[in-house]
Amino acid sequence: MPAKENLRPGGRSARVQASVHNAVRSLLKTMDRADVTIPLIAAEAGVTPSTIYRRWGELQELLADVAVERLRPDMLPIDTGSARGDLEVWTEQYCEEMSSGIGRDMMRDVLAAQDNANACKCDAFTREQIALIAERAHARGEAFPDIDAVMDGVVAPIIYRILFGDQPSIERVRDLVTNVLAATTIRPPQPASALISG
Amino acid sequence: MPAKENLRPGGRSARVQASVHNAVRSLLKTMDRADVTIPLIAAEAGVTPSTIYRRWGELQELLADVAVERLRPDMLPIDTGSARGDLEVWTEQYCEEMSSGIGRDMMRDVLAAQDNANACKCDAFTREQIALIAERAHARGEAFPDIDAVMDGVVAPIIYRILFGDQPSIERVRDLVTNVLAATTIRPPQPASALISG
DNA sequence: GCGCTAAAAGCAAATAATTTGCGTTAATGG
DNA sequence: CCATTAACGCAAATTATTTGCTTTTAGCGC
Repeated sequence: MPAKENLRPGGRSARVQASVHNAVRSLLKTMDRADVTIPLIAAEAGVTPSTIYRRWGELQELLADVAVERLRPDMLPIDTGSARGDLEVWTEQYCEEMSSGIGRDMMRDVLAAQDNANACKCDAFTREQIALIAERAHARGEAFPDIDAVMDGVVAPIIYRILFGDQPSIERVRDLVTNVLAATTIRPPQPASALISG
Repeated sequence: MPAKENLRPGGRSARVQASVHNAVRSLLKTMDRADVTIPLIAAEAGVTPSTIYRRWGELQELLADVAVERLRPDMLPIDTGSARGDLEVWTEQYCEEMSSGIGRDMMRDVLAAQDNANACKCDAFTREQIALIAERAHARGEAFPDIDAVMDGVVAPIIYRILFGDQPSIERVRDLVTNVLAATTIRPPQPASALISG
């Protein structure tokens, strides 16, 4: 039961949540996550441990809660002037963030929690970003694949590799983008050679 | 430190490991995983808790250890007579297993552990199965995609959806197979034996 | 086989984390 | 402003984890 956003979000309750979240972020900066305990977080946050236990249940739910906030995109995808450029730049940045130590840890925290609501949120964040790129592409009159096609063709392979093996190379990431754009049904005003290469 | 396959695999040590693994499997059958604790497992296995603590460190490593064994494929992919049939049948079965409650839990256990060696093993298992299908296809003179193409085009999207959202529909899974086969060019055989050890 | 060495297990005491009952504070709604 | 009750704090009880030391036994050279 991640007591996130229902039931009494006012004053004190919100302050406690913010304080606990800050304590977690602060502790994760200076120490190994294996050494972070609920009593420690409670002391850092200035609350009693039982508050955390009752509200989050276990450490993993709290970590997942904090991680999902950090995974929320804080900026719009960069506008490079073309759909291909937008998607390439966004994808490379996404891959870098997710495959970094911090990104990996946060993903692990989100997936390790009992409750998969946080994982769904992460998926929604990613889809939103891609939808923005798609909207811009359409506004320019460019073709752009379905969001699902991008999720399956670009995001899923990247995440799979990060979780189950090693970080994908930048070349591999570019290939994924190239392939998903090449499979787009409506032909964009781009040279055909750019779509087939790779 | 998952003390799996090094250092003194003989008699008693092996017996203890087997006993503990059995205890975990047995307990997971009858109770919620949130209620499974190390002292409980120790009692069921007839060992002292400190043995488990020293050997696996924490519950998650032990659960990951057990889960990866259960995720090891126990049969060859079904031979349907064609590459498409083989891949379709295998994929549907894989998707069903992984998206079941048990499959999800095991995947979560594997990914939640500090040590990602178990996750790599799961990846290797999957690649091995696909390599077998590929070998058969080539023996028949059929074209078959790269293992990596199948991982990116079929396995990754399925796993991503299971982890971050909902179970993919059977139609979606068939589409993934169709698309990866449509992109296939003829290529040399890839021996499965070269891809995995243990 | 026989003993030597050290890794792994057992035991129990010490420490730390988690749960729980109950009183107190303060957010929400009328 | 008052009533209601969710959420918090506190402390005692329970349970899990760590740790020092002893015992067992696998692995190995003879």
